[in-house]
Amino acid sequence: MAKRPDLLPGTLDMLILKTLKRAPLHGYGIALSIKRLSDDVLTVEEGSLYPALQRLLLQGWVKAEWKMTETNRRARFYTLTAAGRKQLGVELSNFEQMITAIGRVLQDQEA
Amino acid sequence: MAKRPDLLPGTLDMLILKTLKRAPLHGYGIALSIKRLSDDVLTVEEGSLYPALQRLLLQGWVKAEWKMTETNRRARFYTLTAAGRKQLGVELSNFEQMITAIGRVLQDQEA
DNA sequence: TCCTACCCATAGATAAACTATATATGCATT
DNA sequence: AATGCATATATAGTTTATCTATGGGTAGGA
Repeated sequence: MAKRPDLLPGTLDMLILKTLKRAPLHGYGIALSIKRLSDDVLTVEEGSLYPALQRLLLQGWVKAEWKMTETNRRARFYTLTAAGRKQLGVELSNFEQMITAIGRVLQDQEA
Repeated sequence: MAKRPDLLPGTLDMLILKTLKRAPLHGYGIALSIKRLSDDVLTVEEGSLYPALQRLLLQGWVKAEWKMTETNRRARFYTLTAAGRKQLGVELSNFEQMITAIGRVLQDQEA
């Protein structure tokens, strides 16, 4: 029985960047935000999340600093950089193009 | 410079099954059909296509037979099975759910 | 004290897709 | 007759993303 995937592969970085565009946030908060906004359809596993954040840091698309949360906990807050904002734009546009293209294939009713 | 991906990962099987729903077709024709319908946005590389077709065969979602094309060439024609038709339905529904969920995350504009 | 929610992180496995390569043929052009 | 191109299949090997599983640790409430 093939399990439903937690995510559409290739979209995680975009979702994280988009979430951070709203406001700086820590990893756990990012995962929660995506889960809630998506009505529990998208689940970001820790094993996907933290490696993704490392990638984004390495690319310079986000920066991180340790802070205290409102609930008095240590957490690493990620902030979108200028490069990250630009990258988000690129990924959004690629994604929309892909979705449109897939839509054309799926809607074809010929013959 | 990160290359634009040829496909949205996780969607290839669905695209192939959908293409075969129209009519039985050989691998090369499937790739061409997807490329054309998508206006060249989606490109199915041989190294993705043939392994995917093997997977689909193994799952029993398609069956294959060697035939001659209209242009007098040997080619392996793939046909959607009943199980394949069902699987296509599952994949379409998962995909739409994912896209809707991603849309909700991307459209969120809160403060 | 114990439990739960909060929080970070990585190692290892799995799976999908990509690159590169090999083979082969029908047809049109030179 | 040779050459080139579009057609057609296939696999080995690499890369990358995601998932599973696990480890650590803390604040606050019951």
